[in-house]
Amino acid sequence: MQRTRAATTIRDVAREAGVSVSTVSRVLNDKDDVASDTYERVQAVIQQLSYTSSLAARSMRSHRTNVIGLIVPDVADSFSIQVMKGVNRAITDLDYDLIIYTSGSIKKRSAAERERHFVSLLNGSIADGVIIVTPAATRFSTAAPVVTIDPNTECPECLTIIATNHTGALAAMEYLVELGHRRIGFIGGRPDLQCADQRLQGYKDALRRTYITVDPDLIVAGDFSAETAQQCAQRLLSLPQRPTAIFAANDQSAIGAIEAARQAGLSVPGDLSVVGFDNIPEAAFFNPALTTVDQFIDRMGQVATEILVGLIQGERPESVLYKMPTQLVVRDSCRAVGGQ
Amino acid sequence: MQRTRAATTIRDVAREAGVSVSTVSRVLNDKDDVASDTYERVQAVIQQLSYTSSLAARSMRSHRTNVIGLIVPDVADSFSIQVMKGVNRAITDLDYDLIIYTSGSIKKRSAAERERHFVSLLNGSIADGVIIVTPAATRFSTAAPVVTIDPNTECPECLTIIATNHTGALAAMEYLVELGHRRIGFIGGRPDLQCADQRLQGYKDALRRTYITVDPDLIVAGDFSAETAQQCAQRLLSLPQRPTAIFAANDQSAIGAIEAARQAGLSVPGDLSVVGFDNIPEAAFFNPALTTVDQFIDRMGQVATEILVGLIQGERPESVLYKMPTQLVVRDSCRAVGGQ
DNA sequence: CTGTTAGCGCCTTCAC
DNA sequence: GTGAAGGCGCTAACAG
Repeated sequence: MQRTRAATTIRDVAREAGVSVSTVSRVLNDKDDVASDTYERVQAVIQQLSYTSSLAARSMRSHRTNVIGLIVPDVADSFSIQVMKGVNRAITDLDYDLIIYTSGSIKKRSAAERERHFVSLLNGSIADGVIIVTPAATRFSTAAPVVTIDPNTECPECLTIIATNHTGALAAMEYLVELGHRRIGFIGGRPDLQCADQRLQGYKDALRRTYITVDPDLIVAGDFSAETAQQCAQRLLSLPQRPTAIFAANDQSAIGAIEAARQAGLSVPGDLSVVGFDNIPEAAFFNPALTTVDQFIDRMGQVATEILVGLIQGERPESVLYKMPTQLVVRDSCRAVGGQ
Repeated sequence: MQRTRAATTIRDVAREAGVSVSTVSRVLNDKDDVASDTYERVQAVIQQLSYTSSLAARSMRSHRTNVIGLIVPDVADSFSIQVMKGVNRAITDLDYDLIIYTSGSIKKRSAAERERHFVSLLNGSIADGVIIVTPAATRFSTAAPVVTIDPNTECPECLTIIATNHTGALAAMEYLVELGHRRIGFIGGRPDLQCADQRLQGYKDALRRTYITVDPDLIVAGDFSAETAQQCAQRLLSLPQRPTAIFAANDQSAIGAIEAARQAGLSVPGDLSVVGFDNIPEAAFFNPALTTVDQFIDRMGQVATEILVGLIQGERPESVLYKMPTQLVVRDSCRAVGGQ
C-alpha cells in the first residue's frame, strides 16, 4: 500500500525528468507543443512514480474537472439506483467521472439544507455540474449548471426532468376500466410531492372521462412505502362496497396492497386487480408479476447527464422542462371483472 | 438558480463583513480566538451570501477534507448497493461526507487501472481515505489509508474485510446433508475470485467431512450471473444421475438455477433443493423464498468505514484482515430428500 | 519548444 | 483579537 511515501507532486516529476513544472503540466494536458523525446521522458517518469495530478489543485486553477456530481436522497432506494445506472452509462460514454452524494435521512439537517450544502460543495470546486434526484429544495445558488430529476415541488428556476405522471396514470386507469372495473381504489404517494399529485389527478381525470363518480372514500394517502400502503389497502378492502381494483402510486405501494389482499384472504388478480407505477426491477419477479407504469427511470438519468454535459460545454438548453414518456407494462396482477 | 453570479469566495465574505480573510477563515474553522461580535457578524454574512468554502482549496491547504471515497465496481449491483448502505450509515454517524466512484465495466481501461486511477485521484486530494469494493488490483500507491472489501485476490498489503466464505459454505452444505442430500451440485463463481474459491473449498470440505466423494461432474464454474448459472444448472440437471440439491455460490446464481429447474419441469423445493449465498434483499421475496447464507454485506460496509476513519484519525489497525461472520438463513427453497 | 511568473481560494504562521 | 504574508499543487499567460 506504500503508505510511507507522501503524495507525489508535479514537482517531483519535473525534478526526476529534468524539466520544468510547466513542461510536465503541458504533457499532462496533452498540449502539442512538446518535443516528442521530452514527452516520452516525462511520460516515463509519470508512469514510474505512478503520479496522478491532484484533482483539488487542478480544479482550483482550471475550473474544469471533468467530474459531474449526482445528489441522491438515498443510495439504497430503487429510484435512485435506477437513476445512478442511467447516469453512469451516460458518464462513461461522455468520458466524464461521476461523484455521488447522499442527501437524505440525516438527523441534523433537512434534506433541502443538505442538498444546498452539497451543491455548493461540489459546484465551483470539485464538479463541473450537478444532477439532483427528487430535490426538496427549489432553488440553488450556484455558478455551475444544475439539472433536477423529479423534483418534489415545482422548481421553475431549475432545468428539470420529470415523467409524464398524469398521462401514465391515465393509461393505467384506462386499462382497469377496460377490464370492467368501476370501483377502483387509489393509494397515493406523499401529497407534498408533485409526481404523487400528478398521478392522483390522472386517476381522477380518467374516472371523469368515463363518467365514473370520484368516490373520496376510495382515495387514501400513502407515502410510497409498502408498509403504509398495506394499511391503506386494508382500509380500502374493508369498505362496505370494496373496490375490485387498486391503482397504487408506486410499485412499493402496490406490493403493500397485494400483501394486504393476501392477509384479507383475497387473491390477486382473482379477487383484486392491482396496478403499480415505476416498474422497478423487482416488479417483474414479484408474484404475481406486477402490472405497472414504466417511467424509464434510468433513461431519465441518462438524459439528465446528456443535458448537463451539454450545459457545461456551453450549449443553451432547449427547454427548462423535459417530460419523459411513460408506458403501461401489462403483467399478471390484473384481471377482467367477473372473469374468474 | 442564480447562474449569473460567480462562486462566492472567502474574500467576498471578508469584504462584506469588513474584516480580513484570515478572520473569516478563523470563523470557518471555529477557532476560539475570535471576538464574539466579530464571529456573529461574519456568520451572518456567510449565511447571507450562502457561502461554502471551496472543497478544492480547503483540501489543498489543510490536507483534510472530511470526505471519504468509496469505489465500487457497479452502482447497480446488489453487493455494491448493500455496501453503500452500510457505509452511508456509518458515515452519517461519524460526521463525514461520502463520495462514490464507479470502477467497472469500462471499455478503455481495466478495472484495476481504474481503481488505481481513482485512488490517486481521491487520496491526497479530495478524500481523506478510500474504501474499495471487490478490488481487482492488489496494491495501491497512495499516502492515504485504504480499506478493501472482499478483494478479488489476496491483497496482503491492504487492510481487508472479507466474509467467512469457507465457514458459510460449510454451514450451507451441512444443512443440505442433514436434509439427506448426497448428490449436491455446485455452481461456482468466477474462479479467479478468492471468495468464490473459498466457497468451493467449503463445498468440498463439507463433503469430505461426511465421507461423500467429491464428484467433479457436480462442480461447474459460473460467473455469479443468473444467466450463466442457468446454463450451468441445465448441465447439472441433465446428468445421468442428477443432483437432488444445488448449492450456488451466490444468490443470483441460485435464481438462475431455479429458473433452469422450472424449465426442466422440476419443482423447487419439491424435486430440487437450492441454497444461495449473500442474502440479497430479493432473496426473501423470491418464489420460493431463497434459503441462503447471509454475509451481512451492509455490516461489512459499516465496519470498513469505522476502521477507515480510525486510520484517518491516526489509530493503528489491530489487524490487516477482518473476517466477518456469515449465517445460514433457512427459507423455503430446500426440502428433505424423499420428504415430498 | 521550454522556463519563468503569477495567481486560483484557502489556511497558517507571525507580527502587531 | 486581528491583519499581512507565504505557499499548498497546479495551469496559463508571457518571455526567451
